[in-house]
Amino acid sequence: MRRDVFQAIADPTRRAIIMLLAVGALTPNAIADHFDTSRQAVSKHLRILTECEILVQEQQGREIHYHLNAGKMKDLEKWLEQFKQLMAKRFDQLDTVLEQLKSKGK
Amino acid sequence: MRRDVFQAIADPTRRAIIMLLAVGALTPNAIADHFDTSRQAVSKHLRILTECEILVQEQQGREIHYHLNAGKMKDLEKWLEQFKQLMAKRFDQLDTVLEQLKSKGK
DNA sequence: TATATGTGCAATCAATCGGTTTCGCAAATG
DNA sequence: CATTTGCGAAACCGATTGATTGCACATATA
Repeated sequence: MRRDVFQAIADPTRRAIIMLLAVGALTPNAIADHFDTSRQAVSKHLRILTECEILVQEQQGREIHYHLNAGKMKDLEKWLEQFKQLMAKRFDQLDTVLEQLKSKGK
Repeated sequence: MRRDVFQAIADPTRRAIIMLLAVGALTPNAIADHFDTSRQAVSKHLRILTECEILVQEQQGREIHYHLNAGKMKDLEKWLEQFKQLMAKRFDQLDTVLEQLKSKGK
């Protein structure tokens, strides 16, 4: 079972959950209140998010508080950064070409 | 059919294709050479990436060159930025709380 | 013109996804 | 001690996914 940040954020409900928990930890019921789906459906999303370590559980009596593990989002950030660097390098090469054309034009 | 950047980058092959094309435009066959799957499978990924406007086709004779539309990745960047801002705000609040505790301690 | 090449598209299939319903269990509450 | 509450797990279901295979159709090439 593939379980990474990329697959986790593919679902809009999960993205919304991440945003919710970015503000502060919540229990499953509290989270489910924000959505139209059942608590169980939300619970499934929480399981997926926990499995790929985006969320962390904190048991308090019979309640479970889901916390965000912000560090995991770095995986996404890293990939995006890598992509942007590749693009930047490409534009640098383009700049070089343009520069060469310019100097030849003289 | 959901077709957004988030769903597009959920698949590892598609992420690899994006990275490939970040370096420069390629034809489907050239792209498929980099993977173990069939050309048709790659072609499907290209269709998905094109549908959500991450890729743009450029016909040249019987060849099709797939270009990256780097701008589309902004959707992802925006979401990530929004997330980071929420987290930052939370830490600001935490700072405030700590500040209050400190002044009370005096 | 006959053949090879580059490509998209449709049919098909097993696997996965996201949802609901039902259940079980431990912790709070009366 | 009985009941309510908060939660996860399992069974099930239709829809979607990612892959393969086979085909059609243009454009090059001999």
